[in-house]
Amino acid sequence: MSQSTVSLVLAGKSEGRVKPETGRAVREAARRLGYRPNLAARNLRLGRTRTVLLVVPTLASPFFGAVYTGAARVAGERGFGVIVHPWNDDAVPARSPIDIEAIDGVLASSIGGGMTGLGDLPLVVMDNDPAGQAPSVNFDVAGGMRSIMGHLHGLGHRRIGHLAAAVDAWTFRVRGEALGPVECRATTAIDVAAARAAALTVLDRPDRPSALVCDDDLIAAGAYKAARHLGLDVPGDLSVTGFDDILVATALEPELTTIRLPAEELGARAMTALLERLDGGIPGDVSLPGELVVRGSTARRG
Amino acid sequence: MSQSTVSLVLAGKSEGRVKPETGRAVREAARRLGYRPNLAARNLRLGRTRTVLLVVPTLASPFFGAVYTGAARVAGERGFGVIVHPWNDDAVPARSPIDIEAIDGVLASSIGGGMTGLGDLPLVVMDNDPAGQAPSVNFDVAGGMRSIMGHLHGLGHRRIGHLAAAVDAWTFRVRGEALGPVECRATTAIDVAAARAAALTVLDRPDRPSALVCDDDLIAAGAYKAARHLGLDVPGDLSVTGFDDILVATALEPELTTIRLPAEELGARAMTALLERLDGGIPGDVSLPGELVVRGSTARRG
DNA sequence: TTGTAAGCGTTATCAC
DNA sequence: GTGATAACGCTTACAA
Repeated sequence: MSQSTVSLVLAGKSEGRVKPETGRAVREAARRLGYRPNLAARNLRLGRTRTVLLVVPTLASPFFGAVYTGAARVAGERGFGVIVHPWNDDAVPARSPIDIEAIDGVLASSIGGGMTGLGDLPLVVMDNDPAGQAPSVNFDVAGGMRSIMGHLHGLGHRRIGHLAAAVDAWTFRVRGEALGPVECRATTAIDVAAARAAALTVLDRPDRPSALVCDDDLIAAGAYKAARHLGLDVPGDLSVTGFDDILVATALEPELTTIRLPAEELGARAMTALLERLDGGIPGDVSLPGELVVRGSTARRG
Repeated sequence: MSQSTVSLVLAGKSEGRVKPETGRAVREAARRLGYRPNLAARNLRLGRTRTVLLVVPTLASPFFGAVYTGAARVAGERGFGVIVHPWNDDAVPARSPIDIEAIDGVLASSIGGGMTGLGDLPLVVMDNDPAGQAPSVNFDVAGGMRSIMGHLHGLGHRRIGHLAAAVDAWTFRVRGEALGPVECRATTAIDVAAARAAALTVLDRPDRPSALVCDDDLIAAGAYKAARHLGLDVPGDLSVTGFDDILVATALEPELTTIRLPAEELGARAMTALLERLDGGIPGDVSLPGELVVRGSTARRG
């Protein structure tokens, strides 16, 4: 029995070309011998790897775990694998052996600048500027911010402060722009301690805002701390909102009013788009709405 | 000019075998043409991939991001790459094309049972039962728990409750055992809402404990909520401790007394051990101490 | 010091 | 319906 026959059978292309009985024999033997095709050889021959690279800014946020889950699910259904590559935006990553040629396409999430050094592989970006050259799958970040503003206005808030993330990425630029002009604004790293300090500069004065819009749930956690430090009750004296609805949103007390972003669906839709590209299609841009989740951190202006 | 000459030069094995001048020419040409060796072909020929698989239970916890960082750093220094594979312990993962044969070794973190289906690749386990057959790199979880108990005893606490994680993994079994007999105990998923419910069963009675030891920081967050619900002040009426020192520990109010586990070092040491194994060595087991971080959630019994 | 050739395991082509 | 053969790009032993 020759290699080609085996290859045909195991690739499921034996339809009408190999006697059913032979096919069965092959499969039986393969099972018995524990045969598994050699990936390196297959990749060498085909020039494709059925593997996609998922580039994320960090693995330190559970958010990207969800993005991965969605992407991996869709990829798995189509027989593709996903490998994750955290891209420390300052330091270009240590080049890994799973390198450019071992990859069929790239999914990049919330990656601001460069993205250089990846050649010109098929690329789909997530949570990124849709004006770029690559197809994009985005959250409707601006819509989310408008929901928050609508919610706060409905509660009677007029003096609104903004705690902006000091991160140079599309998603945060849009958050600031969608908010429009605000009473006061401070910028902070996405980090509880830094956010607390930034919040103090905004809150520790007589004309303090009655509501604080934060670019991220973690920043909101810092805002809580500043408020407590100043003896301000949330939401009695100060309403606070977050963005993302990550884990910490429900760990806080009171629980945080925020925008839930469907991270898993983001990954899934982006992978769908990338696979369409790999099939020669031209995927359209996608925008996924976020959902305002009202919890205990916002209340009518006191 | 022949392939072999090029191969020799680019592999850095040209020492005394290729004229320096030829070597220079090769490198120059490679640079100019943007030549990059084909990984699939190299792997096929060599039968090795210089790639290690990092298996983690989930990417939804930032803890494993840190483990990855440490592992990737050490691997990078030795020219190895790391690919991350989240292993949803119930559902065996969708098999990825980067499969067993495309991997030189496996690093498994906090993986309880099975670990089947990975063949008999060189394996090092992290945060796992050291009595297994594979070399292990662990936290001194028992020591950490004893630190917590010592701390609480020193504060005068005698009635101590335990909120245990309902996860079948070595690390959690050890936490329970190291604690010894306690006043009362409840079991919960690692999840704020579930932990809150579990904490209520322990706290909502006259003989409630004066301190609550939680298997995880997230569980502690749930305990906070239960305490607030019952009108108990933390730490005035109830001391609470966590374990891990993940992000949420400092987002809470008051900040959480917990055990800081050096996750990044865990990854680094485990990768070091695995590479030693790949070199034919026999790495010894490692145990990394955790550090008691006293914050505002524990106080002298009131 | 350089070139030649074999072979890694797979898939595609084409002859039988 | 099946089998022989070439080719993918690389490394390495050996010949020149």
